[in-house]
Amino acid sequence: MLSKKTKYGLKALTYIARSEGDAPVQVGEIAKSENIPQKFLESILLTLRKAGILGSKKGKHGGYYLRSEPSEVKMTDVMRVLEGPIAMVPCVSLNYYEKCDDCPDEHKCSVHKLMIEVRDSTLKVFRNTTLEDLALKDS
Amino acid sequence: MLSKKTKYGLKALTYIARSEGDAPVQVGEIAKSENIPQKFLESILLTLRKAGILGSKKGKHGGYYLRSEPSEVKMTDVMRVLEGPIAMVPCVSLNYYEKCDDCPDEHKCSVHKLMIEVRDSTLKVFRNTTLEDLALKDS
DNA sequence: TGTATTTCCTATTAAATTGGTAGGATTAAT
DNA sequence: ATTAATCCTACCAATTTAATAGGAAATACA
Repeated sequence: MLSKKTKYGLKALTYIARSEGDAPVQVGEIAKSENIPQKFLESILLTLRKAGILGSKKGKHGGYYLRSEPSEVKMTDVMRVLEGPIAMVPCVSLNYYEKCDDCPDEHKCSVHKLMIEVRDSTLKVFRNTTLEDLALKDS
Repeated sequence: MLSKKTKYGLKALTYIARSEGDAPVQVGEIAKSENIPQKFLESILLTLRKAGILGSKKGKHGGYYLRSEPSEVKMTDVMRVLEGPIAMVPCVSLNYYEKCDDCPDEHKCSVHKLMIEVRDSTLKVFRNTTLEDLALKDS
C-alpha cells in the first residue's frame, strides 16, 4: 500500500507544479485545497525540502516552491524520498541493497527472481514519468 | 515492502513445486529447509489451502500439495491471496475498488494517474509469471 | 485399539510502523 | 512590534506484522 505520506506528498507537489507564478505556495493553502491535515503536510514538505526537491521561504509571504522545472522532477527521486526503496525486497534494491539472512543463495531464490522483474517494471514507469506528467490536468 | 508472509509463502510454494513425486510435503520439512518459523508457515499454508491453491492431507504422512500444475498457478492469484490487492491505492484496484474520501474527482487526481500505470506494469509481470517459472532452478 | 504424527483452529503478544497532534522556536514582511 | 509563515522536537493512538502457544481433529500404522 501507498502510504498517506507519499500520497499527500505527490498531491502537494502536483498542486505546486500547477500553481501559476513565482510566488511560493503556502502549506495552509495546499492543505485546505487537497484535504490534507496541515501539520502532517508540514512535515512532508519539510522532508521534500531537505531532499532538495522543494525550496522554501520563511516568514510572511513564505511558502514552498519547486527547485527545478516540473519536467525535471523524476518520479524515481520523489518516490524514493517519500516511500523509500522502490524494490519490494532489500535483496533486489539498487540503492539500499541488503542480503536476506534466511536465504543462502539469492541466485536460486524464486522470490528474488520475481521481485527483480517487479522492480524493473515499476522503475520503468517511474523513470519516464515526471512531475510535469502528473500536473497535466485531464487524466 | 513485501511482507514475510508473502515471501515465506512464495518460497514454500516453490519448494512444493520443485519436490518430486505425488507425496504431500510436510510443513516441518519446508520450514527447516527454507529457514521459516514452522508455526508461522503453518498459518500461511493454511490460507493458501483455503484459497484453493494448495490441498492438504491430515495425519501421519500428511502434508500439502498443489491443486494444479505449477504452470497453471498464476502469480496474480498467489499475490492477491498472500499480499492482498496488487494496486497500491484502493482507488485503482480492480478487485477491491474503493473511492478515496479526500479526492473529489479521481480523473483529475495525479496520484490516481500514476498508480494506474504502476498497477498495470506490475500486473503484466504477475500475469505472465507462473509457479513453474519460479521453480526453475537457476536464475 | 492405541499411539504417533500431522494438519487445523483460536487466542495472545511484542515490536514496529503509520498517521497523525502539540507546542513552540525561528525567520521575514510590513 | 506584530503578524504570518516555516522549522523542529517530541509525543501518542491505532493498526499491522510476525510471530508464539496450546490444543483439537484426523489419519496411518502397529
